[in-house]
Amino acid sequence: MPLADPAAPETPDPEALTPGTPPTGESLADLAYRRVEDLVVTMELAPGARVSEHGIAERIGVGRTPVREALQRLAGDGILVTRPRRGMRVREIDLATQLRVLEARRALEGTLVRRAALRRSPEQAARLRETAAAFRRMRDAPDPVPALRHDRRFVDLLLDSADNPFLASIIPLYALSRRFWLAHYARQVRFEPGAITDFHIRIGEAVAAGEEAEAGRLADAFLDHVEAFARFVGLDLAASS
Amino acid sequence: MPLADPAAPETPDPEALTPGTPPTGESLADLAYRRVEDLVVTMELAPGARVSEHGIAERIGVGRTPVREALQRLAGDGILVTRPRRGMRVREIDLATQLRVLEARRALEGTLVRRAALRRSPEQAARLRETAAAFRRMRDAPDPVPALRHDRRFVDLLLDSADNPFLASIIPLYALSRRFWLAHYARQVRFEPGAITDFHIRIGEAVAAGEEAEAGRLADAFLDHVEAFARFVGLDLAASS
DNA sequence: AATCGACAAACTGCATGCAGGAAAATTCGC
DNA sequence: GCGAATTTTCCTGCATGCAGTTTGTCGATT
Repeated sequence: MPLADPAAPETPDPEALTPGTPPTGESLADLAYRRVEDLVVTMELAPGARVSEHGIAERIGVGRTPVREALQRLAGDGILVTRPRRGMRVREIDLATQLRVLEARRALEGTLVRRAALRRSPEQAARLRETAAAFRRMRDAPDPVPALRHDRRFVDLLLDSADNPFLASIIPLYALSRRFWLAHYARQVRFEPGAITDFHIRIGEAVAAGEEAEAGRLADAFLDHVEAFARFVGLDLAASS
Repeated sequence: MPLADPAAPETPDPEALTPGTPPTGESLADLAYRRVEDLVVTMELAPGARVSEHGIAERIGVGRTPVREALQRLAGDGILVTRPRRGMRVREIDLATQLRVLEARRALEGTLVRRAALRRSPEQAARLRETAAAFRRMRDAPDPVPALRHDRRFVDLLLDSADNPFLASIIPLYALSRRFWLAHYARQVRFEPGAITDFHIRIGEAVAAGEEAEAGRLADAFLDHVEAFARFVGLDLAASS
């Protein structure tokens, strides 16, 4: 996901954007979804910011229709919130919401990693090991964003391995979790440096090895850790508001 | 959900349909979603049937845009499947898919009922008890469809009570489960008459009473039952194909 | 008569225009 | 000069038109 063009490709001219889409075989709506998701997670679109179809459409250089579809999906995923007639906004960051996200993740994540461990193909196992290795390399990198993007691919890989498309609703939960983590990155470093990445590495390896029970235990422990972190930073989140 | 008009309201004329929408305060896309979901669950749209934007738009008397949005949501939910460039079809019914659906339900459902039991308001408790009573009344009714529609409201109520919108991805799983059940209704009667309804009643009452652990146990037992049923009818599902 | 190729119908993806309604800016009254 | 009403602007929801592609059909050729 090379994120298209950081500069403003304002041209809705078909010539200008067709070179991007046919090769990928991806619809403009899918592109818009991933693009806006990324903007939200990286907080280029700040929490609470207004999001309009027209604005996004101009920003990424496509028409309103695919943008509209992407925005509605994002709203359905809870990444954007839509007040009845007042347009859409980026979901605010707060502890209560994050705890709900983690509650839903806890419901899904154990099943996800267990089934992935059970059903992954040899090729998927290899890619999981690669992913774990990549995490290891990023473990102490200064910029967190590459690890974030890598994390997204990790989840996609787990979903492929689990061979159950009905678990895919966990994807937006990860997006919200990544944003929460990024928003408190400075604190995170002091809270427990590298712990999250370590969990990713160990889960990836356990799944690759087919260790179902171990992967499940790790996922549980991971969520315990993430929840503790949320409560930790959430305290002065509430205090500062 | 009075399902609008069973006859064909072919008129895209605003006058003809505005009486339906403004009172509900619901968008045409939402209406189309529920309408098509119902068509699929009741198998008025048969498994494997082709679904086109234009066809549905004519059928329910709105333009293509809201229909398109609804169809894309339904595809995202796995109720419709979209072959790359060949349009959308209603998902086929098969045992393997149903087991995946139940796997995902198992992940979510325990959390759903436990949290609903924990967080339901007194008003929600009252409505849950009403729902259970209604199920009791329908227990031995000949026509299964009313119970099916009631079931949908039951889930909505559980979701409200659980106070966690991120668990809402269970809704389409129920839709697929209801269709599976309906498709095998004749066999169901012999398999274990009324058992499903009994579970609904008991779960509703446990949640209303705030019995978190009991509700969770019931949900687990319910899924065991439903899965056994799926495997039972799935055997000759495979044999007949 | 069967197969292959060309034509035609249909459908999706996308852009755009229009109407209704809310929010914001401006102007008018005090 | 400040508050309130009005106008302006923006935004969403929906319909519709257009282009590219695919599917199904009919006719021509072997």
